[in-house]
Amino acid sequence: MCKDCEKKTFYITTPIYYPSDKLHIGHSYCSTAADTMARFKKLTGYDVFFLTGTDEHGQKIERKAQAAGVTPQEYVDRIVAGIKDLWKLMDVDYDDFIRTTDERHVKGVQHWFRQLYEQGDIYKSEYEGWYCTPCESFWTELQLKDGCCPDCGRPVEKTREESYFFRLSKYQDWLIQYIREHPDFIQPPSRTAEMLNNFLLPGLQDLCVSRTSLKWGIPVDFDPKHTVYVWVDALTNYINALGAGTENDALYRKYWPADIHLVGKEIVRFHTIIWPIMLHALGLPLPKQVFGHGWLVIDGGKMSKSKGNVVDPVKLCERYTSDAVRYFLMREVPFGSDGEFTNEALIKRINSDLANDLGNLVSRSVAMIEKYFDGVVPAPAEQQDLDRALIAQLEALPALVERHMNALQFSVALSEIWKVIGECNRYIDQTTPWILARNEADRPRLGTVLYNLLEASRIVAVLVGPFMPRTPARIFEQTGVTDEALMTWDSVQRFGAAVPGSRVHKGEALFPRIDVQKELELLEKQKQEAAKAAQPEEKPAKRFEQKPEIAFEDFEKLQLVVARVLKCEKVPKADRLLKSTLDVGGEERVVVSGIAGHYKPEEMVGKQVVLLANLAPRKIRGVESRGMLLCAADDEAGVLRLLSVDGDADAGCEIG
RNA sequence: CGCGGGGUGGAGCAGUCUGGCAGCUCGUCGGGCUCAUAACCCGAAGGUCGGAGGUUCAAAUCCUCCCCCCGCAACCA
Repeated sequence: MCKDCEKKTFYITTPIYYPSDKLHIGHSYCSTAADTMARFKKLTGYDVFFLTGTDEHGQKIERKAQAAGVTPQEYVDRIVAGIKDLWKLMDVDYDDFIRTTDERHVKGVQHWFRQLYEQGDIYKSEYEGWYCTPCESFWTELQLKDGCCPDCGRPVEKTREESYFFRLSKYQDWLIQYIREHPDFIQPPSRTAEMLNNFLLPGLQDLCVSRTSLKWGIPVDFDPKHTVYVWVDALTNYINALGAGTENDALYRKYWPADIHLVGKEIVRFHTIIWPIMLHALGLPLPKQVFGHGWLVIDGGKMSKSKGNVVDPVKLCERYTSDAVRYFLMREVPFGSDGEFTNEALIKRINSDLANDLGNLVSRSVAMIEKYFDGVVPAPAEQQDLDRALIAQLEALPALVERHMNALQFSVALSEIWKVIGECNRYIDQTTPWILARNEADRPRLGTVLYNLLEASRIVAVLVGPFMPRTPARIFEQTGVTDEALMTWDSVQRFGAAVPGSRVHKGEALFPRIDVQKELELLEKQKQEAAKAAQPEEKPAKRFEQKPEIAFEDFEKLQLVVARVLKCEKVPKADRLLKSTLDVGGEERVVVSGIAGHYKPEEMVGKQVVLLANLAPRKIRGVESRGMLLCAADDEAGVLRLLSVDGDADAGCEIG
């Protein structure tokens, strides 16, 4: 509760997005939801604070910047500018935008880190391990293979990497109990079980919260060779933006704890395990709810740049208006589940819901007032049963919408509104105003019907505002509503506030119909062009990273031989593994490879392949693998192809 | 038996907790209307609710087993 204004407060956040690339429609989805919720709460009288931002540190950004030939800061500055443009375009009207490179955030992270360290919840430990100089990698005792590097098989040196650790383990029991006592904390409820069963109940390990190898990040202020590692950096944005822990913490005192952290399902884990424990350790209250929404999937799979199926929200908004895109995002998919994004579904929604149902309702209502009453809103006469039924539905609607909104059921709230819109269209058919217009005696009745329709449009306009911020003004313009008091939440609780005597103005169609066939063809063409255009830009950045030079003797250590696959089967309980029996020229060998996603066992049989024969044997999923099949692999592009020999070469033939 | 989610007319989904004539949107077909953005309204066709078994007067819904899809985890030498 805000003491100064007597309003209840509402604090909602989006995740801070990772600005390694332009954002896609999935990010728009989350931000639209947060913005819609924020607007709804404002409309219903809350004092709202809506935070979004960007998570700008880490190796990936460091690398991207390097590839682009700019500093990391320059790199993220450019992307962030694009993100802010996108939110402007989509009417995502945040109250604050925090960047993890902001001074206030850096100070905050250092402050919390130090506090946790001073009270003993973060401790310095020597992460003892083994270092493989050529691979520049650390390995634990367990990871080593015969005392050598599991990556390259070479000997390793014992070293210590100093790290800071956060005592997650200490708070695990407390958190389990907290989650059990607060069933609403993690939403939707199915996620609660997931977190408990997969992570909490098996037991938490202390979390490594610093790195010495990472440069692009926030230094630990009392030990600057350490950089604060991702989640301590990222998660605290939610309180740093409010000035928590500083002298200027009025916002923190006013808005914390957050009402909702809206997050994608992939990061629910960090927000419901690490974050609550950090807050609890710091003695701060926990957010009231973490809501994990689903993903927009395309062709049944995740969107990814390399698949070339990334949907650009800028293009869609420019073409269909941001209101239409926002409506689609909130209407099409039940919030919390995954949902399919297709151009066809988008266009169909725009046509049937926005153009045919809502747009046309306003259009025909206004047209009749122009035609039969010279554009002047008539006063209603006596309401009949038919009218009263419609009025009752309209008056029940706001509470219904509010109920679903409070459960973040955006799609359900919208479908309730659209039920009533459908009812209005039906009402027109039932009352047949064009017939009433023929008879002077029916004029009062005609006026009543048209007044009711106009008032219905007003109510719908108000309710639809949080979802489609630009649409209400356009409806008010056409229906002649000018008084701001008629645009409020209060004003739609009771039917009948619209003022007779106002002038309507038939304008352009609110949502013009789209020719589905033509549009789909056009979008398909655009998509292909975009995919083509993305190729050359993508290539140079994806060039392999040059490893340190090796001597010829190093190469000679590798024994590569031609082999033929005799038998092949799946390794049980391992999705990606195939176990192949090879003929290596008079010798049979079993090799396990992670290629099941790309080759079927039966198509492997008879294949001529290239085997790294003198690789140290290793047990994988209980099967000993003696060697490695060579493949060309690009994880990002989803490419994995076995190497073979050009022409005939007997099994066992050496390569070199 | 690692953890979840899902399988319902052509497409996408609701209904499952709390058993009771199987519902919505889109599409298809037929009709109506002419105020409207060829829109709107009415009607019809179309489903053995993934499979098998069980409980019950009654099962999409409860119980048991099985199959398939999708995430996460594991795994990728």
